[in-house]
Amino acid sequence: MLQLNYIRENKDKVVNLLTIKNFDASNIVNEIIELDDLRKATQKELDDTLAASNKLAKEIGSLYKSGQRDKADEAKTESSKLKLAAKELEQKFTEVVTSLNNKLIELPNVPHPSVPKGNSDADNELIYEEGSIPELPENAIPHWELASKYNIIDFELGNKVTGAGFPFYIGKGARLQRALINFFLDEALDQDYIEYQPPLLINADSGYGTGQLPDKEGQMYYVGIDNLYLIPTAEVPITNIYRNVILKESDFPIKNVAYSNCFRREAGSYGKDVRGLNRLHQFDKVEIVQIQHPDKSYETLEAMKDQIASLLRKLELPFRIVRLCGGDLSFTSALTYDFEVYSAAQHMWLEVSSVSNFENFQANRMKLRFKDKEGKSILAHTLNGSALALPRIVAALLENNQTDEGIVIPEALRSYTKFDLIN
RNA sequence: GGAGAGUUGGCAGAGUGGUCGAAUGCGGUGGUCUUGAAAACCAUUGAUCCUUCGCGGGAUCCAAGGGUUCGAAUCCCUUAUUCUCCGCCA
Repeated sequence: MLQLNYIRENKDKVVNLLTIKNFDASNIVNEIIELDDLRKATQKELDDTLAASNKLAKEIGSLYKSGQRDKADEAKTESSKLKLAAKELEQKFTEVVTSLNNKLIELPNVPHPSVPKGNSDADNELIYEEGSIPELPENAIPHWELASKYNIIDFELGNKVTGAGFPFYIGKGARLQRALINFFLDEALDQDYIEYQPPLLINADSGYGTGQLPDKEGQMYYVGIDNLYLIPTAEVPITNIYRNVILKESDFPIKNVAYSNCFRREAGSYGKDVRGLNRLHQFDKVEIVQIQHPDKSYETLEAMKDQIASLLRKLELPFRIVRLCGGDLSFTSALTYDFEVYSAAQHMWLEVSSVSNFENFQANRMKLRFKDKEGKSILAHTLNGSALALPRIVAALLENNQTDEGIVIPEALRSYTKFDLIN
């Protein structure tokens, strides 16, 4: 959520930048400012009424003490009137604040000026590419066939026990998962991240804090009986640690890493893009989250980008980095880099990581602040990225490394897998 | 799941209807002293919003929400949560 004062002071800038996200904010921004004016006026009136009422209540106290009952009773009648007026004003105030908030929530984060215009992933800007696309033999097969050939991932079994998108990992498949998770975590620990194991279910306040609620409600699994949501990413619990927190400037940077299962309903997905590991309802991911001083968040974003690139390099996967265009950028993000690895048997790029700077958009919702040198409360910046999501990494590893002898495990992983070939 | 007791400022902890945004201690910050540090002493130390050019003034917040009252941290209701005991259990 954008800050009210920021909107008031940068009205035209907000409207202009949001056109990059294909969002016409001209009306809503005016409505917001009008509602805020009304809010201020109503609050003034309410505060004055309450002040008068408080003053009277104090007088009644001393009137009783000095035994002036008649005067006290008179004042009581007066006070009752004020109370009624205050109640009406309060109701009006609540209504105004509620509609103001509802409007504010509709407004997406303002994109960074470097974000290109565009409507879809076709308009994303390629900024980096590394590694050569492997030439596979004629008989190369996609990962879902490799998975059953070597009996390492069983999608059918998942269908039976749960449903589509919930595979079983078996034998070396399961061990590969565990190896990747540990590899990713260790790499983050080398970069001075603190490791967390978060809850996998979160309450509505947390969903709201990072922006999954209210607009992406349908993408989360919901446990109605306890009013909890399954996390779509560890970003949600890890960032919400800092909900309603006031940090010290010396706390920066906060660097957290967490492995978790992620649960996504992916309502509306279908077709070849969801084959095999390409899109799952439950998957594994190691997530990095940083809380940073506003002056340093873009520097941090670049560092996180480099960190993720180094993971893919160590896994010897060909990858590219794109800067998301306005149309592809999420509601809450100001700037996002997507990482894609080349899946040689599917002949396509698979998105394996997203690293984003949310600036103070999440922090404003969460009231995540820090005290600057003058003691003023300022919103912090939040960033996160996948480092990395497993399924598509596994898909690319299986496909790109297939040989007649079996699937070759990259060097960097062998101390974790304790095997160098799946056969 | 059942019974009981709690939830107060960064922390500990007082406060059971009016002068309480809240004693006291610790911690934090600034200062005195000191070559420096410690100790001691002094001062200061919550958040949000409205208003004012500024000084300042006002409102709200004692887990959350609602109620009683002229007036609520204090009384009542609901919810969340913590602890103790019982039950169940990896």
